Parts: sequence; structure tokens; C-alpha cells
Amino acid sequence: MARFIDELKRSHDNNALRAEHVGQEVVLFGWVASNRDHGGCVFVDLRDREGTTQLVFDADLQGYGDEPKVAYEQSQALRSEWVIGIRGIVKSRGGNVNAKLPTGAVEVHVVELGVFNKSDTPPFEIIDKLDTGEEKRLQYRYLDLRRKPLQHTLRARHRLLQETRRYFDDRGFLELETPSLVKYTPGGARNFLVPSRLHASKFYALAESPQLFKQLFMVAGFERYFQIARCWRDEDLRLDRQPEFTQIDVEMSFVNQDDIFATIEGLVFRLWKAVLGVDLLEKYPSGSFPRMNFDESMGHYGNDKPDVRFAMPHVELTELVIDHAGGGVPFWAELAAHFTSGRYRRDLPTEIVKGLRVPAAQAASLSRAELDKLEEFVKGMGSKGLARAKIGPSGEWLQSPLAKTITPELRTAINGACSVQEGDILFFQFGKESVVHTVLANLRVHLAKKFGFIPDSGHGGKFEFLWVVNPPLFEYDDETKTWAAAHHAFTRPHDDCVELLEKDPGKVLCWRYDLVLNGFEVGGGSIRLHDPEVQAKVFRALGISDEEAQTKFGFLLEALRFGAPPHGGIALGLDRLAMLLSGAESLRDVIAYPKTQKGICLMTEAPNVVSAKQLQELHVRSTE
RNA sequence: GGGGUGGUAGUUAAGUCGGUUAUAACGCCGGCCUGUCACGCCGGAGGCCGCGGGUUCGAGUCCCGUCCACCCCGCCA
Repeated sequence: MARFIDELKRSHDNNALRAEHVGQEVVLFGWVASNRDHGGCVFVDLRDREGTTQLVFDADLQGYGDEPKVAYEQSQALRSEWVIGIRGIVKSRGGNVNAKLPTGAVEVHVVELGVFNKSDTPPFEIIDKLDTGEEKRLQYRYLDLRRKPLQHTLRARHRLLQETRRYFDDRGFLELETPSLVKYTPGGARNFLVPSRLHASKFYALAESPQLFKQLFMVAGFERYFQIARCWRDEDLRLDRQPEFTQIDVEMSFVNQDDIFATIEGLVFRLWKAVLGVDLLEKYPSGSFPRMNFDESMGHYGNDKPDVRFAMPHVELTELVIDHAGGGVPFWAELAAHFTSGRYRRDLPTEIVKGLRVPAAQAASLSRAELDKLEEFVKGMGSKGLARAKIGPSGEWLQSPLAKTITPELRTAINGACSVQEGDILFFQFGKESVVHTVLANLRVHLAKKFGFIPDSGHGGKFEFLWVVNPPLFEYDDETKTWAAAHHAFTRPHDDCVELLEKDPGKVLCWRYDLVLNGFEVGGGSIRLHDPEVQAKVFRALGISDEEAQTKFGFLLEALRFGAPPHGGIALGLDRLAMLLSGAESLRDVIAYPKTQKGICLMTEAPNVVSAKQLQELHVRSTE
């Protein structure tokens, strides 16, 4: 029978004791956060998940016989991260309070000490502000998690999960579970595959999302579903992408886009209030987030997840360049000729010209060396270069290769379109639309961080939410020269676009939406197709034959024939919400046991090799 | 698959033009110290300079390859 735990129960946590407890006898458990040996007495900071309490080991403590002396002798052996229990008496620190600790008005003079466990010297200190590299911290993740910042982050994540469950439960949503081991269906993200032991040469896929199953819940008549679902995608990682992640998955019947937005807005408002204490009604008094058309988002920001905490929009210059037949700039003349010849369409351009204006105040801070670095930066993303022009006193272009040949008329027109002032710098990108957009979108954010418009990471106290709506249903696939579903093949087109499905697929808009926060996509969904006739037209536009549709989505198509209600849904990235809300630098900071960029768990060293016998049992042979 | 940054005591970093025994801070170990709370003072130990090859009389430093971590493009909602 151990003295502590069995006989002496913990009476308080280490954040509990205040002046009012003075005189009480208490039992505390925890980790040694620091020990300061002054010869005649020893101070120990005792830490648990709630906080820290200062212990004093004083051999001369009166009224407890020899016990304090014994404890004092033992205390000299204590080292960082030992796990101990103590029994002691709460005493006031008088005027000598520690203002840094909530428990700083008191200290516990120890009568009895028990050591639960010693600790090796940890590879890094368990302190709030640590400069140890992430690689080391991930290797000893359980020690990193012992630190207060990560304890707080995971608590916030817990809060998110609980509030989410309460919110949906209150509104009559059912939390329903879906399988992780699913049938592989082509398209979309790459799946992790799981070999079947019972069926030679056959594989399950780990679900990339519960998409089909949640739609089938609607067919089943559950009407309102949510799930906090783990999803897996075997794609390359980024700071906001992990191979396994968590979605707040939602599907609703008999709703339109507005209904879904209202549901999600209610949730987000509640989460921000509960976790951060931030009332989003102050910023969004209507209770809803602003909406931006997909077209505008691409035009002004170059992607469908704009960070609107700062301005610096892109300026679309293609029309001007066409109207001026390139305006004396060789590359632009070539590009303009494609439009006038009819090879490129003005409403769905293949190649474009865009500008980005840097205001004079910031432009002045860009040295020649920094401009060269920016050019390297864009080249790394597939750009051929970074054409630029500095605006002179009367609108002339300085320090610019374009200046030599450009006509005054086009130059004036561009200056006007960009609203330039003396000292501004214009950056240009031209060529393939997707490259121009990617390069300029990243350049815009890169510059904003450089100029201090937004912090390098974290929200900087600003939360800019946005619904990006009305995107095209199809994207043109350059490699296969066909139209592909931009989201998935079951997204409902706008009614007035249905006739375009055959005539002009690129112009078809649809009921798809993304929720964007500070430049990150935190959610996305759509109103689904439940009309078999329109569904058939969509498949035809995608070049999917009836047989192919049957093979790929047979069970869903069949289900839709048995009385499917109109329905739609959305999935929110819980990890991303947690990251943005807490101001964390990456998804890894809000996931307890994350993977590195190569998909490795540094703590367990997964993935690892398995024996030939195991492979044989799974009917799998390595090609290595 | 591609571009970029980095890898030196337990940790974080410095290390010049290639040249003597590879530095510092924190941590760790020992000693001293009754009011610290980033305790202080004295002393000490601690290195496969990511790994492999090459150039050189001589490589932490130069060259080639490779592995790992991070950021980005492609990929991915």
C-alpha cells in the first residue's frame, strides 16, 4: 500500500491555492518544474496541467516532529521532471508574492515527500518559450506536449469539439458515423490503400471524406447529419495539410445555400465566442459573412481563398493589352494577336496579363537586391520573370525593360487602371492564366508579410471571413484536353446554366461554396444534384459514359432513383480552424501527433518496413 | 518530380581566406549558500561538425552524391 495515492489523496491541483487556504494541510501531485537549492532550504516549483505551486522544503518547520527534516534531506536529490507527491501546510508569502503565478500569494511548506518516478534529463527544457527545433520536439512529442502552450492549444481543440457537438445536437442534427475502410473510387485526392487479407489482390481505400455516405444518409431520410470525421489523403504535405485530418462534416435535406451558410455561420460565431471569447457580431452585425463571387476572387486575388486582411488587389490588364494590340511590347503583341485571331476567347482566356501595384511608401523600401530576390521567388513558382516599372513624376516608367518599347497610350491606360502615383512600383505577370494567378497570388501575400500588412503567421487580431461563391462547375484539364468536375460530379449547376452544359461547359456556374478565413480555405461544400436528367447531362459533358458512371458511382446513382430529397452540405477543416483560431504557425501545432512533411512520425518512426511473412499474408509483393 | 533554406556538445547558435587544442550561452554533474522564483558563486564533464565519397600536405570550411527537417510549385478542396 503506497502512502501517496492510496492513503493520501490529492486535495488540490497546482492552480488552486490562494490566500484563503493559508493554514490548511494539502496534498499535491505533479512534476518538478524547477528546483532551487539554497543550502538550508530548497524551493521547488511543482507543475501539473492546471498550473504551478511553489513548495518549500525547510528542515526547521515546527510542529511536525522529524518529518520536515526528512523531507528536506530527500528534496536535495530532486531533479527536473521527477514526478512527486507532497503533503504540506499552506503558508502566506506575506509581502514576498510572486506576481507571475496565480498561486503566487502562497507556498506550501512540505512535511512529507514521495517520489513516484525519477526522470532522465529531458532533451529540452519543459518551458513556455522554447527555441528547440521542431524536429527534436516531434521526436519527443510527449515532452513537447507537456509544455503549457501546447496544453492550451489542445484544450482549445477540445473546446472546439465539444461546442460543435452541442451546437449541432441542439439543432436536431444526428451524429452518425461512416466507414473508414471504403471502396476506392477514382478521381479527387489520392487514397491510402489497405490490402485485404481475405481477398487476394483486393484493396480497401481509406476514406478521403465521408462524401458519398453522407449523401446516402439524406436518401435514408435522416435530414440533418453531422460528424467529426477523420479523413486520409495520400498527397504531398504543406503547413496546412496533413495526411490524416479531421473534418466537421455536415449534410442537410430540404435546404438551399443560404440555409447552409446560416447554419455554419451560427457554428463559427459560437466557436469563436466559446474558445476565444471573441464576439464576431461586432465585426459582422448581420450575423453572416460577406460573399464574394469566384470570378472576383480570381480576378483580384488570383485564387479562391483570398486573404482580405489587406488590399493590394491584382489588376486585370488583358483587355487593355488586347485593345492596344500589345502596345509595342513584343510578348504582349503576340498574346493580343491570339485574341484578335479568335484562337483565345476573351471570356475564357488561355493567357492573361495582370499587374500588382506596390504603393510608393513600400516601394521605396525595396532595394535592387530585394527586387532580384523577388524575381527568384516568382521563378521558383514557374514564372519566367518579374517585369516591373517604377512610376516617374509624370507617369513615365523607370527601371523597366518594358519602358523602351511600350506605347505612351498603353502605358497611360495601365497607369490609369492601376491608379498609380509617383514612386509606385508595378509588377507584371503574363502568360498562362493558372501560372499568372498562382505567382501573383503568392507574391501578393509574400509582399504583405514583408511590408508588415499581416504577420508572418497568426491572425494578428484580425479574422476576415468570406464565402467564395458561384464558381464554374468544370475546369479544363490541359493534359487530357477535357472538362473535369472542379469539385465532384454531383454538384448542382445553376438552373439558368443547365442549357450551357452541352453548348459551353466552361461557362456553367454551380452551387458550390468555400468558407475562407485569412487566406485559408476552412470549409467547402455544395448543393448536390438530385435530378437524374441533369445528372446525365453533367456526365455527358464530362465525357463519362453510362457504363463508366455505373462502374464508378453505381450505388449512389441507384440510390438517387429511390426518392432522394434535395440536399446539400459542407465540411469544415477542424485542424485549420484550430490553427487559425489559436494563431498557431502550422497544422502540426494543433495536432497532438502530427506527421512531418515527408509523412513520417518522428516519434514512432512510422511508416516502417514489415516482414515478408506479413506481406505474403496480404498477397502483396514489394517492387523494391 | 522541381525550386529554396537549414543540419556543429543534451539544446540553441558562432566558427574569418582551407591551417595550432572546434567556441559561447543555456542545460547537465560536483561543491558552497535559508527567500529564491531565469536564484547566485566556484569547479567540471560533454563533439562521428547529418552520412558517404572526392580535391588537398591539411576539410566543420571547397566539390559531388545522399539522408533528414522546414517553406513553396506541381499535386491536393
